[in-house]
Amino acid sequence: MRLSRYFLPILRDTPKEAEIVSHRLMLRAGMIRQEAAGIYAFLPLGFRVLQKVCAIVREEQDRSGAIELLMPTIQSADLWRESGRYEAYGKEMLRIKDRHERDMLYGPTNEEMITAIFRAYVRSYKDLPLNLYHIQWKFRDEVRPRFGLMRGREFLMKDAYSFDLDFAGAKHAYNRMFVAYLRTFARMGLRSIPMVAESGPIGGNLSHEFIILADTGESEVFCDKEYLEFEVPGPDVDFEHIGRLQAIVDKWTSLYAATSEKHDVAAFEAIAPDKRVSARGIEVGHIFYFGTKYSEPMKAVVTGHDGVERPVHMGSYGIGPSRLVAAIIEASHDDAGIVWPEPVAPFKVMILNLKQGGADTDKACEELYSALNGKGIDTLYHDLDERPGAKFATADLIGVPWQILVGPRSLAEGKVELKRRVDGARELMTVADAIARLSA
RNA sequence: CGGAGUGUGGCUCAGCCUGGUAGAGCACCUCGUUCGGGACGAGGGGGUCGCAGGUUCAAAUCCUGCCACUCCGACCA
Repeated sequence: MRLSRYFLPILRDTPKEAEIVSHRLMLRAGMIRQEAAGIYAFLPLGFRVLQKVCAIVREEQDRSGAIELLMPTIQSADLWRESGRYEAYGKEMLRIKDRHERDMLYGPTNEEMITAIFRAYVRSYKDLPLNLYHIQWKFRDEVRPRFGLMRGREFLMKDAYSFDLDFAGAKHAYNRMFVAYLRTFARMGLRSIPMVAESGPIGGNLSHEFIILADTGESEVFCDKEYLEFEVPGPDVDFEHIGRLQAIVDKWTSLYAATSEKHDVAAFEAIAPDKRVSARGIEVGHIFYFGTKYSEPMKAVVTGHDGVERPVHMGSYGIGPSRLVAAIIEASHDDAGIVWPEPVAPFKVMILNLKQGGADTDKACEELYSALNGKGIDTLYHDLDERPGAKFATADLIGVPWQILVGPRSLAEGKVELKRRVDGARELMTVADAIARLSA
């Protein structure tokens, strides 16, 4: 992408409404624009990151055996009357009427709808286990939206729903998601810690929140420091193997980790003082087992081996990709701007032509640009007629992992400079070497 | 939902107290000089001062009502 042809509205001043660093940087980097309280448009750069995050979420959901579908944002109130939640949900649910005065709502979550889909088609234990997920916009009419994408009213959510014959099956489904979540966040450069959690209005009695530690986190969390060293399961983990999966979950739940709601002071103080972590955290995922809470009232039943019908055991599993974009920035930035972990970066490489219009620099940049594009590498070419300093500032702000500085100084030796955003390390090399290095 | 605050060119803000017909910096357009960490000069364009009423010869400024947004708290993915 040539910057001269792109839409990247960089802000030099920080808009006054933005209090936390991720919100500030997203506005300044031209990633998002607020349209109303807690409602944001994703501008091209922000949308690219959101899509990268979703792609990782999707890959790991698929790997764990979940199946993607897509449910609508607008739902019928009747469905929610079946579960009893239409009255129970309160003002957080955006209720609307269509032209026929029918009660509709903008979905805050999809347990009812997925249960209706399931019961319409599934009759037998032979069709289990089943885990269906989608990535769709949700709306929760928060009393006080704040912190930009961190607590918006409209937000993107990956929600998965598992169906099993009994608790044992449901536990395995829970474990699959548990492990998939560890992998998902790790791939985005985040260290997540599963913490015992309150199950809240979703209901149920087995629940973990996946928390990443950040000073600006909304919740107060407590855990054992050793979690920060734990190895995340690799891509070869066997999701079908009940025992091995359980072993991973057992390990990741063996030490103390809890949010303030579930905090047990005595248990926490039993940890060696130097191992205690008391910090702020951002919730990026939440998983629940809730048994037959919805399947019973909504009559989602399957026939078992014994020919007897019974309600399915369900769980639901949420990740907020739009919140994750903000969380990644909270975890990875410096004074100059965002520092994207490569897997979620909007572009992998940014070419900075330090002398736009110079015959040699233009030629080298064009060569780099077409070669990198040819290899399918996301490349942003800063080809505007700006001074070097301005280009450096822009590049650092939007946080692209690799910058190639092409200027007369290094070009005189036939070299360009490859700069790594994360630590500022620079290395002189030929154009050919730079291309080879970045396509490795 | 309780408390506090803010709405003035695209952005950050001054002007309001003490009414007199709207300003700065950045951004934008033109020209020139610059060019390795957010350049400089000259010229130029752009604002029903959140909305609606009221007071007044005169309202960004005073009064009333409304709307929007932000922050703290309670609540929550």
